[in-house]
Amino acid sequence: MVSRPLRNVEARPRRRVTINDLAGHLGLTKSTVSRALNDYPDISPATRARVKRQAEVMGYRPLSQAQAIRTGRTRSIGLVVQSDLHDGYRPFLSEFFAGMAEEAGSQNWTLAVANADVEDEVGDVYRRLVDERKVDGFVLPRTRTRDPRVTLLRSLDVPFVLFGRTADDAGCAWYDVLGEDAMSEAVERLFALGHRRIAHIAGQDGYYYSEIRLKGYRDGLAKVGLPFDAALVVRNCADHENGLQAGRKLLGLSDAPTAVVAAVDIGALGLYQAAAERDLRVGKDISVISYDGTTIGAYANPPLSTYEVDNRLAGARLASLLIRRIRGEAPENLRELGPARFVERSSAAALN
Amino acid sequence: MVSRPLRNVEARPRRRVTINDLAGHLGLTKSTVSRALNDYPDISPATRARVKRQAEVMGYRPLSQAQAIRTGRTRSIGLVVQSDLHDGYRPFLSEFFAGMAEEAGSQNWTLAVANADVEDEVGDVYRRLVDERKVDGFVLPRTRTRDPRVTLLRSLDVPFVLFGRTADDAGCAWYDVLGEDAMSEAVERLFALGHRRIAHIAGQDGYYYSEIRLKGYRDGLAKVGLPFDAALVVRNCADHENGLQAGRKLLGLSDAPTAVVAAVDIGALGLYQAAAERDLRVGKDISVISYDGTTIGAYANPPLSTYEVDNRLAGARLASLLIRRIRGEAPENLRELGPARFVERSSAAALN
DNA sequence: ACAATTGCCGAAACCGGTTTCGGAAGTGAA
DNA sequence: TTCACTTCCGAAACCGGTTTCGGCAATTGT
Repeated sequence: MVSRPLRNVEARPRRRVTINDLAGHLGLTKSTVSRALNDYPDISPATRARVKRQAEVMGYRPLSQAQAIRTGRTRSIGLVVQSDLHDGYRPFLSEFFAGMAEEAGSQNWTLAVANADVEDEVGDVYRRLVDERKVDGFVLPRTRTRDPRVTLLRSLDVPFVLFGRTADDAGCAWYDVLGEDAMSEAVERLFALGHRRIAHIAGQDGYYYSEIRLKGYRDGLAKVGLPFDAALVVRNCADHENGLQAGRKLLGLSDAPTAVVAAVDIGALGLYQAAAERDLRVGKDISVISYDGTTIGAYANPPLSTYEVDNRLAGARLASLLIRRIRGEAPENLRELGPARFVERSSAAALN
Repeated sequence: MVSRPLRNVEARPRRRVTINDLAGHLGLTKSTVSRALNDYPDISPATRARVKRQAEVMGYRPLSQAQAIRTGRTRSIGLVVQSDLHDGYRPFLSEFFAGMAEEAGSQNWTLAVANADVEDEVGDVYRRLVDERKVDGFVLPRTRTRDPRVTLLRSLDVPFVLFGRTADDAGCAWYDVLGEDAMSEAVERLFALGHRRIAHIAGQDGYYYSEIRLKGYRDGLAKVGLPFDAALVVRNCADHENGLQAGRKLLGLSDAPTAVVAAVDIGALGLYQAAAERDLRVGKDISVISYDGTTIGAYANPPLSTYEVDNRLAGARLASLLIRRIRGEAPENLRELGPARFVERSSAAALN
C-alpha cells in the first residue's frame, strides 16, 4: 500500500474569494453579481454570462452559511440515526452513508448526521435540526407502517424522503427496494427445487417492509399454487433471538416445513441455530433463502443464499430525490423502486 | 412494536427567537447580549447572569451559520469516508458514526459526512470542506503509518484528531485502542493453552495499526519466552482473500503453527477457509484468536474468539477530543488509549 | 416629438449574529 | 474638588451573502 502524497499539499491558505472580490474584478456591484449568478430575469444575458465565466475562473464559491442566513436554506440534508434499534439495523448504514454523502457532495450539498438515543428524543432531534437550520430536509430510514416522523415533518412542513414505503404515503417521496418481488421469487425458487411446505420468517412488526415481504411470500405461494398456511408464518423476527425461537417453533411442527423464506438475514441465522439444535443441516435437510445481503450471511455456515440490496445505491437515490424535493418538485414524482439481487450461495438445495 | 406518536407533534412553527428578540425583552442592545452570552469580561456578572437566564427561558439558540460568517467557526466536525477501501473497512463505521454524532450533538455540534471516491480526490474533499467552512476540523479514521492527510491538514492549519496512532505524531491528537496489548495477551492465552508454534496474520501494510499489533505479537512471544520466527508472520492480510492465502502458506509449512493470532477478523476468516481446505477444524486442530469484534466473526463457524473494540466509544471520544482541539487545547494533552475487550468464543482451544 | 414603458443595473436595507470603539457613570487618589 | 482610571454598556461597523426599491437610459407608442 503506497501512501503517495495528496495533490497540492503545499498550496497555501489563499483567502477565499468573496462576492465582493468578484464584483470588484467585474466592475459591478455585488447585488448585480448575486442576481446574475442566481438567474434573476432582470440581468442581461450578456452580463449574466460574463459574471458566470469570471466566477468560474476566480473559483468563486458562495459561502453556504452566508446564503443561509438570508434564504433559510443550508444546502444540507440530514439523517438521524436511532441508536436504540436492534442489531439488524446498523450494518447497512455504512454503505448507505457512503451513497448519500457521495451524491450530496457531487451536487455540492452536505450530509449532516445526528443521533437520537431513545425513542422519545427523536422528535426533538428533528425539530432542533430544523430550528437551527442545520438541514433543509431529511432522509428517513426504516420507515414504519405508521411513522410518527412523517406526521411530525408534515406538520412542520419540512421536506423529507423515505427509505421504504409506508401505509399513508400521501405527500411522501420515497425510494424502496422491491422486497415483495424478492420474496415471491424466493418461493418460486424453492418450489422449483421441489419444496412444498415453505415457511416464512417475517420481519419486525410495525415496519412496513415486513408487510410488504409477507405479501410477496403470499404472492409467491399463489403463483406456484401452494396454499397459505398461517402456521407456517412467524412474525416479528428481525434479530437472532427471535429467529431462533421461530426456527424452534417451525422445526418442531408435526408437518415441519422443508424450506424457509426469511425476511431478514439475521433472522435466518437464528433459524440456523435452531436447525443445529435438531441436527438438521441447512442447505441439506432444510433450505433457506433470505433477504438483505449482509456480509454476515456470506460467512455463515453454510453461506446464506439471499437477496442483496444495494444500500449504497439507495443512499444515493434518496439524496438525489430529497434535493429535488427541497427544490420544490412534487413528491408524487419522486418515487422510485429498485430490485434486490439474488445471491446464490448454499443454504438452499433440492428437496431430497 | 408500538409506534407511539412523537411528543409535541402539533407544536406550530413558532418563529425562532433571535438575539434581537432577546435583547428587546431585556432592554439591552444585541451587542451587549452577545457579549454576555460569550463571556466577555466587560459585562457585569449581574447582567451576564440575567441575560443567560432569559436566554434559557426564551429558548434562545444562536444560529450557528450566522455566527460562522463572522467568526469562521461552524461548530461542525467533519468525517470523510473513502469508499475505495477494502471490505474490512466499512462495517465498523456505523457504530463509529453513532458515537460521533451522539457526542457532537450533546455539545450542540454537528457532524458532517463527506465522501471521497478515489484516493486522488481525498485532498480536494478536505480542502473544499475547509474552504467552504463546512467544518471546523476533522476526525481521520484509519491512520496510515505516514499519513498524507496529516501533512495536508497540518499545512492548512486545520484541527484534526486521529483514530489510531501514526509514525510522526508531532502535533497530533488521537484516540486509539491498545491493539498491542490485545495481541500480546492473545499470545499468552494461546501459550497457556499449550501452543508453542504461534503464527501471526498481520494487518494491511502501510497502516500503523499493523505495526502496532505485530509489535504486540512479538512482545507476547517475548513474554512467554518463545522465539520469534519470521516464517510464522504473514503480512498484509486485511481481507478474506489475503487471509486465505496466508492460511494456505502457514498451514502448508512443514512445522506448521498450531495457533494463529490475527490482526483483523476478516483475515482470520480467510484462514478459516484455508483450514477447511485441509480438513482442519478451527478450534480443534488449529486455534485462532483475532481482533476487531465484528458481528461476522460471531456468526462464523466456529464463532471467532476475538478482541472487540468499542467503536462507538471511539467515535464519542474522538468527537470530544476534536472539539477540545478546535477550542485550542494543545494536541499533546489530547491523546487517549482504550482497551480492547476479549470475547471468548470457540476458535481457540487447548492443544491436544 | 413627447410621454409611457421596458431593460438593466446600482444603492441600500436586510439576515442574525460578532467585534470594535467610544463614552457615560462610578471609583479612588491627590 | 479635580483628575485619572475603571467598569459597563450602547452605537455602529462588519461578516458575506440576498432581496427590495428606485432610477437612468433606451425603447416603444401615439
